[in-house]
Amino acid sequence: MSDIPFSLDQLRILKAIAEEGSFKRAADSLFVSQPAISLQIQNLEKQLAVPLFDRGGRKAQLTEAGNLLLAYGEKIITLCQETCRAIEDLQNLQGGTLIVGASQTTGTYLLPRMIGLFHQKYPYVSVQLQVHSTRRTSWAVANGQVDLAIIGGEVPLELQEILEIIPYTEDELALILPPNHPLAEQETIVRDDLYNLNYITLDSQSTIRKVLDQVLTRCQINTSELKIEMELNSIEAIKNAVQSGLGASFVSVTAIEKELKMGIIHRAHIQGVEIQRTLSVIVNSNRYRSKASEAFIKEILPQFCSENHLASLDRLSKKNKDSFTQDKKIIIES
Amino acid sequence: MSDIPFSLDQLRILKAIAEEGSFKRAADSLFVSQPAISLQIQNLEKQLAVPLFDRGGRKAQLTEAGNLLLAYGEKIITLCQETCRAIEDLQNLQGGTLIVGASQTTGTYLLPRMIGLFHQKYPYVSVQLQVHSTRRTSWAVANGQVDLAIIGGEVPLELQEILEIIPYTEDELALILPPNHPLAEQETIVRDDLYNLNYITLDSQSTIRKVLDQVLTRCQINTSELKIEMELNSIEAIKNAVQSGLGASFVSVTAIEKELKMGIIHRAHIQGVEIQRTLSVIVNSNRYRSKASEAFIKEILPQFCSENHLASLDRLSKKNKDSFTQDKKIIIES
DNA sequence: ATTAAATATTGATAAAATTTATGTCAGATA
DNA sequence: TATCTGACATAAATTTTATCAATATTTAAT
Repeated sequence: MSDIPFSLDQLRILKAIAEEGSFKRAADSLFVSQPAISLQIQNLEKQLAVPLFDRGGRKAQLTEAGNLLLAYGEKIITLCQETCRAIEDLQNLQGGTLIVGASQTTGTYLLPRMIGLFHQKYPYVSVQLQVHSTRRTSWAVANGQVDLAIIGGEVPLELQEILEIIPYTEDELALILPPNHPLAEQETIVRDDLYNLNYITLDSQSTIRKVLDQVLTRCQINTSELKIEMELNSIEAIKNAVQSGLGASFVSVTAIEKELKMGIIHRAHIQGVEIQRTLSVIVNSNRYRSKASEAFIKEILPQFCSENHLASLDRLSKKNKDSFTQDKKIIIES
Repeated sequence: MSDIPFSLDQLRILKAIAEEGSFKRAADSLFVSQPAISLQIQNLEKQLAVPLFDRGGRKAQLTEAGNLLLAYGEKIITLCQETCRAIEDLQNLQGGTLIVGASQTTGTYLLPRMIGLFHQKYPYVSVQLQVHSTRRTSWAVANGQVDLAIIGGEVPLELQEILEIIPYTEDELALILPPNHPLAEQETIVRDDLYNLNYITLDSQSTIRKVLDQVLTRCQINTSELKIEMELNSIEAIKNAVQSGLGASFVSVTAIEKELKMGIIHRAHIQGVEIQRTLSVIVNSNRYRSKASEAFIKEILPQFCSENHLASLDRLSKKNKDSFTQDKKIIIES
């Protein structure tokens, strides 16, 4: 009966091709030869009796059926990985993997500290950190590719039902200036000073930009009048640019601790303006929660959580659904 | 990286054992020998480094890990079966997407009717209509972003080799006037009358403008002497403007059926001048043609095709690359 | 026309799964 | 206790499948 006309390997190959964009690179990423890929895909196409790629000689593009299979294949692979981890966890916490997602700022300055602590406690659990946009991170959590994430922006509307979103702590954004900037002399600066600065920022799609827009607008600052001199895609790069006197920027205070101490960047205080955003932890409560992620939530997260949010974090750590482990006892006997 | 330590076959074996209650009967139900089952389970246990059965000689009982894997395995198998069904459905036109491209006029007045018919016949296929310039539409077909398109202008030179361009039907452009315009009284008007009108047109890059220029020039009308009063970017807007007495315009007769019937727009006939353009179907024969687009070409297009072009349309529908149906050579030999 | 990049093809080889035949073991039978 | 039996394990041979190296084909770019 119900023969399945494809193998997991074939699905993984398909996924690799989609990710790498070519048979050859997929072959490299899977550490096999290119013909192996070609042949597996050909077998797959034969078995399904559907072409999966449009071969235009130089590049191969997924057909509609190919895309469909890819989408399902990714789901299947994710489920298989979840299976592996469930079994690993069953053994103990002497192995397994924890995958944490984060956005630029939290991923660079907050999570490394957390992961360090976790690693000290559970040295046999391998931890992965994936830094992506809020949007992509949210989807990764929803799909189960990531166990939990800490983000600073809004979760896409379509995921707000699915994900557990727990306010976690406040992140303060600071205006930073080169230390030799005239305004750096003053104790505080005033709103109008903001219009005379040149800014270096992340790209306009970034969460920090969106949050900044919102908060500044609320403080009666017209963000469209701020002169943006340069857009860079890394916070470290921005800091270097500011330090070199190229302009001002807004960054999380957690990102500039070192630089402030060394006096190579100046933090300006704006009279009557305080820019805060709330960082949130997101998890997918409908999925199996691994022992490792349970431990992270219970033992690491509280150490960095602001007090007013500790209660909701605690509630989360109690909400682990024991998915579907014991709903079937099968005993083989005569 | 993420190697999956089990195969779908192994999961199916595990499931069969659970269902049948013994290795031997599982073997029978899967039409393989009993050792095959034993070995596969042993491999599985080796790869997962977990015993799945408690062997007590006569009977084998699932361990906790075995139960866990079984529960996940069943989920995975179900998802795989769903995948098969989705792909089968796509073949049988019980799903999938058809993307049709068109220019303003055809997209507004011709294609909606076609798509309506198609949708009646294949309600589970979702149809998308993309209205763009001839140029952009042509590229979309070349890239495979659009399955097929109907256009009124010239395909860019660099794509003429790649695309199949099939003359499809003639579209007549009519001069339209406000019904209370003095010229609307006359049975026909003469060429020189054209120079005394104010025109409302699409922008000068539009296909209709280019075609119009060509055809009118061929009729010895100096298009640069025609007074263009206004450029609008929608045909509906143009009709409304003409109707309100703002000027004259040239539009496809298919665009003004309703208005003529209601008498709110007047169509003027110019003595000795008939403005026609040829609409063409374009497809990319080098790409896999989805079942849905095949059906559209075979069953919908002919209904709106002018007779003199039916033959070439028919030729097109036979030119589908039967990709890999024919390579199932079965050779019988010793 | 030539080159370069990407995929397909081929024939040899290695790896894996399956089979047949046989071995082992626990418990039922006598 | 000895023996039989049903259920799984093991071994060697066989078949099937996957992989590789080498090479051909195709096509886009120069």
